[in-house]
Amino acid sequence: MKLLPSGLVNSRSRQMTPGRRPATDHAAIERVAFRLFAERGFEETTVDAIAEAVGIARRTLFRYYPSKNDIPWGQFDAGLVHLREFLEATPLDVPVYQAVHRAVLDFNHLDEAAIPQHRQRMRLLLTTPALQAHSVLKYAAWRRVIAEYVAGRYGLSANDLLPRTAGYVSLGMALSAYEQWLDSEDASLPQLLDSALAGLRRYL
Amino acid sequence: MKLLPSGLVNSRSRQMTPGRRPATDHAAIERVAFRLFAERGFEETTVDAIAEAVGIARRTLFRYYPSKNDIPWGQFDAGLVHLREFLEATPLDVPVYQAVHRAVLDFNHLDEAAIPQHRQRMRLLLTTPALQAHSVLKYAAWRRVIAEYVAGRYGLSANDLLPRTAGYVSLGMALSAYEQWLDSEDASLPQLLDSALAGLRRYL
DNA sequence: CGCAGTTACGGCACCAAGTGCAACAAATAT
DNA sequence: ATATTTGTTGCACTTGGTGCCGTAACTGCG
Repeated sequence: MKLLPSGLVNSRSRQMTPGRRPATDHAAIERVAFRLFAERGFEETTVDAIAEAVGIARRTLFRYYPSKNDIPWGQFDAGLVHLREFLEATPLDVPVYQAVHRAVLDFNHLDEAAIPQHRQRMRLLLTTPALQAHSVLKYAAWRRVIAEYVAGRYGLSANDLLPRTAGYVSLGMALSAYEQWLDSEDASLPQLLDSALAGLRRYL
Repeated sequence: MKLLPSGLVNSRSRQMTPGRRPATDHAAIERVAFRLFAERGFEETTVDAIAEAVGIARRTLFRYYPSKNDIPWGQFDAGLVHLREFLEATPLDVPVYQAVHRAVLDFNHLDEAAIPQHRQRMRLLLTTPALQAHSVLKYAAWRRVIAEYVAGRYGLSANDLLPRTAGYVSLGMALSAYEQWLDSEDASLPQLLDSALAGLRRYL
């Protein structure tokens, strides 16, 4: 069962690079994997099944993704670069916590069309125990970006207490907003992020 | 966290209970496991090695702990019961965020003598990737206790945005305080927890 | 004492994730 | 053609974890 939807993966269009062409790409693997996860669930889908459905060897799949848990995360790591850039482009007269909040909003901005798929991905990530566990390692890098920005604004080290706390707290607000977003259809993600921040400021 | 309760594990003292005596107990396993973790590191210590050192079968070890990752967590789950009780015993005229803060302080209170061992345990938990990942699942229950209390005080559901956020934020403050505590010898945990809260209030 | 009932141990087979290695396939460059 | 480069694949092996079932050890009773 071979699904090779991506049109030019194996195209013979001129390539200056020598060596064998890749047999697939991350996008194709993700598509197939998400279909299987939706059908049978994450834990019930073995790596062998994914590899077979993609049409590559199991060993090859582990070249594209370091672990099964990494498959659903997509372009998360690439988004961190953007997050950092956004923060650094923020004017210095914006209060630190607001600068961070705006960056979080930007990081989680979605085009209308992308919402259903993002919902599916986030539902998978936030409700599958193995993926929840794996998320810590992903989020650590995210928190680090926040901590470094806060540290820079206050002239501190990213390892100091306040920057670290800011990283954790920003992440906490984002995650509780996401949980809420998955629970109820009606609210929008930006609204929920705003509410989380406003609620927290009142709470403290 | 009690580390040496046994001594009469296999004692012939009168037992009303029928059936074979357990061959060991959690405390003994923990002692051996921590020794091996300290010697070789967590990932490098196989379950077989732990079982052999304890003197039980691998299969038996998995009866005492559902996974290798659960071994270093000790009495964490039992502590949650106490956390809940502490919160419920807090007078209602204490502001919610302060009530939570006091409970967090209490939860992390340590006797002077227990500090070095707790440090070792926390260092293991917070610096080993596999254990960091596993921690999410443990912390979810902790956050839930906080969220339920906050929800109760505000007449909300524990699934509402503010209680969830409070759970995440409390956890975040505790974790950044712990990271700081492990980094620097001089500060005390309660001081760091206070500083985290004070810093956050100024930040927001 | 012998036997039933109960509780825990332990061996075995098996599954899934992940890794190291070496052979092999496909592409380009000379 | 052939060397070089890059990617794929099969295989053996390690580790954590589970289901099943027989056996060991203990209590209580006739």
